[in-house]
Amino acid sequence: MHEAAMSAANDLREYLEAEEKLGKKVIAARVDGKVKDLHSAVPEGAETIEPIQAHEDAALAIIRHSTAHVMADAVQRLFPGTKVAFGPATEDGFYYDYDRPGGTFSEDDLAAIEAEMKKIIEADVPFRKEIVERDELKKLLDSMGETYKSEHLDRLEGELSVYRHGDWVDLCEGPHVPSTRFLQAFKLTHVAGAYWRGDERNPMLQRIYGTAFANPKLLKRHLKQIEEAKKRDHRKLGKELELFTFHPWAPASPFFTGRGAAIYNGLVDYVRGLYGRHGYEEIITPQVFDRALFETSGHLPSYGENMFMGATLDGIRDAAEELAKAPEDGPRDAAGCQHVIEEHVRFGVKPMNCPSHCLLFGSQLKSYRELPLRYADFGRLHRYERSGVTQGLTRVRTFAQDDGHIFCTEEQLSAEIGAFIDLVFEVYRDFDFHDVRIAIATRPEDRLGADEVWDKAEAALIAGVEEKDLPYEILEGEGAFYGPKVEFHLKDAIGRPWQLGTIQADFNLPERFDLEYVGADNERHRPVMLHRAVLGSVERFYGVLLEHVGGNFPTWLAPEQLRLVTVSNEFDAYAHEAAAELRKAGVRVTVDDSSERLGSKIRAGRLMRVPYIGVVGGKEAEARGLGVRSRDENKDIGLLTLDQVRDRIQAEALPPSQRATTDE
RNA sequence: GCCCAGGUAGCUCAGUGGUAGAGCACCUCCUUGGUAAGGAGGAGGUCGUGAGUUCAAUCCUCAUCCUGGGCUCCA
Repeated sequence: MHEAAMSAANDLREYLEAEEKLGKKVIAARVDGKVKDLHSAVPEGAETIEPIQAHEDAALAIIRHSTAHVMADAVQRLFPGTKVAFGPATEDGFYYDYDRPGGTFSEDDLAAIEAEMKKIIEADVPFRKEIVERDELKKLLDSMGETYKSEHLDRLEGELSVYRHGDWVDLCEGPHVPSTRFLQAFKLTHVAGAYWRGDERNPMLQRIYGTAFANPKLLKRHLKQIEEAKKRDHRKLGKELELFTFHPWAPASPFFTGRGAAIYNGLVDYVRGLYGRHGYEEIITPQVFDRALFETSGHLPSYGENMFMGATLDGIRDAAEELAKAPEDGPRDAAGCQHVIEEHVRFGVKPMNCPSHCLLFGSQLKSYRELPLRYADFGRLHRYERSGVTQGLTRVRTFAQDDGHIFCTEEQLSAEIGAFIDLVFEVYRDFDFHDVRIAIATRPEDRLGADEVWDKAEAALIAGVEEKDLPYEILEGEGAFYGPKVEFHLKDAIGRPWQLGTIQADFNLPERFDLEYVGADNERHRPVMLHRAVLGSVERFYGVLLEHVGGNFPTWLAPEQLRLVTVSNEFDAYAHEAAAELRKAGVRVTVDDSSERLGSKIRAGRLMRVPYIGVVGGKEAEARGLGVRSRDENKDIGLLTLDQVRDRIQAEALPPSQRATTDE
């Protein structure tokens, strides 16, 4: 259409200028859907060329990546000899990894780096792309001593390019903003260690994180959002609302208070309620097993690093006696000693319920008429998580899952997967979670079983999800060691995604435990096993939910649904009488009869996020009612009789999906 | 486990090489007040733990435990 203009223009900038589309805030161009630098040539035969404005979503990654380049430049100016590794834009900012000779960065260094970056930005240096020959580039990177970049180059194929701004040069695909002046709003946020190429066998680099936006206003808004999110961090709320606490003698293992446990049990009771309707039977299985169980299941070889193993004092004494005896073939080395000790560490604390469910399944001969057999178990699990990975309630060493294992035939598999997905979405709706992402995690490197078995299991899961017409992504190699997973992810207050629900197809454990059922043909057959959890870990779900609702648990989960506050102690007697009556009707009610002023008591109740506060004074005592304040409506809803209060709270005392939908 | 930063009263946080402070919470008393903080007084800490340097360590050094931010791993 604009062929004349295209051929006349030396680059996209000139073209856009001729078309009068080059505003001051245009940072790049989109050519037939591809993002290009403004200084790149107009491609032959291009059909559409549109400007990208700084405030557009597509611009954000460009701005951030360009800011990362400027940061790396600043770091190398301030800390000569520092090498650079990777520096991409991320979902909410950017980072660049460095190898600083003989040193690390601390957060105190950030201010100086930011100042240096501002100088570069003020100098308004243009970014330029250059296509380079491989050999030449290799020579360049080696001469600069950029060993990481040079190593990375060896893995790249196709056309190679570098970007320069001023004297600074980096192996990079781009695109970038036209010049540093476009980087008007950035902030370096924190430093962290990160392994080269994300592999813990590699050296640890220093990563500096930052974020950048099109303008200072957007940056400020982002920083404010982070502040707001911190206020609803479940660790902070858990302390403020007196829900749970920790002690160094049980690291990463929460203690739930009465209030906290009420919510916890509310979650478990909720799931129990579902089980009745979805054909599960709840079972109870042991906590500690002979290690033979975990050898059979494959946990010890594949998951042993994460297990708590135990011994009795007798066992330890036996081990000591054996070690004290000199073996005939010379003294033992460390590995030999370890072997002796391990032989006497007979017990494993279960990290998962599946092995014990296999034992229970196998304890009686099963008929095909009993399948699908759905076991549910809220058993406590313990996993030794490496220090440094634990976090609040979302990553702990002791937890319960709303765990279940479905034993079924291969033919029943897809129907079971489908029914489970429906169940997950029903549950998440009840908790008002709507942003659910589905991922399918495929076979990991360390796994049990033959590839054909994994083919079958993965195909079953993918078919189950596709049947529901749900979008999903594949996570290669992220499956459990015994089977692939469908994962259901929700985000916490600061946008970090967490895996909660999961369903996993497993053809391996039934084999290892030699599980069988008698089919209609009177022959023995191997069942398939599905591992599944809706909330996932109750602890993790609790944490994510706590942040999601900002501490304002719905009435059906609130540990204290109604708090009565007296206007003066004159009305204490009536308040206790009213509370007793409501309590009989199942309302969780408390009385604040302290001699504080009314305003102070209301404030205390609000801070504890009690859904309803009932004011008790002369009017209320006389009318045998309460002056009710609603947390969620954030107002005084007036004088209600005790019956009305009871009806209102009872109506909210069930999860949404279980409330009566019709009025009589 | 690895890199960085922390750990002072129940909570949130000041602070200093000469053995510690605030606000809230708690306890007692006064106050009985109608919708987000009434007043006064009191109690409470071997400054995470253990070593070291020093005449003297909460403060400096080292180790260790725990917590937080990341990496790796994971529900």
